[in-house]
Amino acid sequence: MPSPELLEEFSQFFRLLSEPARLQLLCHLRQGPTDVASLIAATGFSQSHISRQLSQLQRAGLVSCERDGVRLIYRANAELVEELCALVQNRMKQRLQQQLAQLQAA
Amino acid sequence: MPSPELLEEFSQFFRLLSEPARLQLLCHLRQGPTDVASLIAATGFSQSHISRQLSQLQRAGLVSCERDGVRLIYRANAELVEELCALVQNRMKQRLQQQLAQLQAA
DNA sequence: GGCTGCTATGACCATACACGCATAAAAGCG
DNA sequence: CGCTTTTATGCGTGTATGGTCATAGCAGCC
Repeated sequence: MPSPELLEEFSQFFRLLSEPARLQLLCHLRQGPTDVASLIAATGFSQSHISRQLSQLQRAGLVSCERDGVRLIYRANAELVEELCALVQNRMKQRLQQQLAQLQAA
Repeated sequence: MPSPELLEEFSQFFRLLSEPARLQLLCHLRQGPTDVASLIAATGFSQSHISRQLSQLQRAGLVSCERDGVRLIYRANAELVEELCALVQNRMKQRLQQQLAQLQAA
């Protein structure tokens, strides 16, 4: 059984993924490194909001950034993000199969 | 890019995992099917709280339950839970390696 | 050094939700 | 059918955090 501290750490990680806005950012970054202005344009969120979300994702190691002159270019941690996508897809498959089975039982 | 509905669905899934209490329940259930009284004793939460958390986990397909006489026995969706644990462990490893690298750079 | 454009942060509000208490519902057993 | 035990739910409260606006910080350029 994990220690309370570990549970807290894990829950904070999942909490990051529990917001559509952040998932959206991750999905964008999954397509390749992107500068902040593009992320703002793509999502429609305010600059301050984007900045906060990105720094949270960065602290968690889900994204990283580098300077390009005056702009910041963010990129996703590909390995982790792909793993997450695989898990979510797998779960989706399970759910749909389950629903199919229920339909056929009726 | 996933649809807003899909993003919402995924975020709700992760939100479930974003609470130490629910993670704790999942960890207990990972050891094997357990009745509610034991879960209450093990976690110290109120019965009403446990009941609510379990029903949320059930709706999400993370756990299921069956009756044993008057009691309910809950069990985890082993496949999904193991997959989650693997992901979390992998992330933990990444983090620690990163911290190690930072130490050695200094 | 001042200017300009990009990013981070402090203050604030609204909302969501964790958690407990009390109580209702439901299932098994006499 | 009552009675008991287990589980679910309505309600209230406190806290955390998503989201915005205004503003401060900061890197590059003249």
